[in-house]
Amino acid sequence: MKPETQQFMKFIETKGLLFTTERKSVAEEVFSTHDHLDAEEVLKKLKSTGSKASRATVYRTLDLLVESGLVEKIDLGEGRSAYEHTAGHPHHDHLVCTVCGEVREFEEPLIEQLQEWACEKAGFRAIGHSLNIYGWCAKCKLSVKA
Amino acid sequence: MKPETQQFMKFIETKGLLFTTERKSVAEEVFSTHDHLDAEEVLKKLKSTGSKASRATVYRTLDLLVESGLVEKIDLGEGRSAYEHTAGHPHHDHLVCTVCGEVREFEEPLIEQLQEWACEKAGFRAIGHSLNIYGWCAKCKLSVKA
DNA sequence: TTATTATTGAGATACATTCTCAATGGAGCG
DNA sequence: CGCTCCATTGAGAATGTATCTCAATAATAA
Ligand SMILES: [Mn+2]
Ligand SMILES: [Mn+2]
Ligand SMILES: [Zn+2]
Ligand SMILES: [Zn+2]
Repeated sequence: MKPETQQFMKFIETKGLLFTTERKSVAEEVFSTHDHLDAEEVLKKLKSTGSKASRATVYRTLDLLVESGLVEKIDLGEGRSAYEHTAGHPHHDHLVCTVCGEVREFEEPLIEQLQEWACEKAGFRAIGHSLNIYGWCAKCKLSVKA
Repeated sequence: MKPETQQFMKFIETKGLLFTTERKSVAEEVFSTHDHLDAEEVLKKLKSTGSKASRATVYRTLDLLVESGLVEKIDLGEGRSAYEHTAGHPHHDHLVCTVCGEVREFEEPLIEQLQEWACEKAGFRAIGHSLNIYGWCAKCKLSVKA
């Protein structure tokens, strides 16, 4: 069992909940990659590997994973949202290709700092934020030109 | 007729489309305020003022307004999106209060600049972006404490 | 006028997500 | 162990936003 799964188990038990096989399988699926997975993909992968977990349980467990702080839910625009685990994966924002759908990450610490200042100026207490840049990735830029 | 409505009429006609009363009434509703309106609000307002325009026409006309460049569609997270007109309203990003729903604007030119650099570094051609900061507005911060 | 084309509205459809509720099955107790 | 009790689950219904379909209507062109 991966250390992240261990941590999730601890979180679940500390909350007085049960660490069921369904919850475990959803967690392991999410922790198995650093890709940006949406709920439906998690469900499909689980089905293909024989784990049985319903759509409702997948959504419910993803919420728990987010609550545990081990997973972040990101909004990719147009109603799309995805999950990625945060272990060994510092905060970043996303470049979203509107042609091929690729999601690339970027870090810009100064942007984070400037956001904090903007909040201070407005007397706003930030809980989280979402920054997406939409456009053409390097690959699609070429193929559109060609 | 407001100058923005005039411009929209011009846009519509240049495209070879008809400037119908429905399209006019949707445009005037959007241009009547600088608030962040969602499609359903536009529809409701139109109904209350006696203008008849169906949901489908509201959505279709909002798309045209965005295409004209006179209106921007913004993504407020959780599937919410809103429209605001851009005339005399330079680009800005949003502080979204997760308690009362208030949407406050802020400008941070340096953030915009840093985004451009991030795109350059990644060979990414940006078309647009969305930056929302979620949290408690100044007012809700107080009432939560109290 | 008549033919052609654009626009509209009502409702159907799509889609992601949440909800409902009966069935399941651990956990704790005597 | 057997028996409650209650958390959990799954199937499908419901939700909310947005888009699509298509027949009726209105504008334009011939
Ligand atoms: Mn990421
Ligand atoms: Mn705004
Ligand atoms: Zn691409
Ligand atoms: Zn507030």
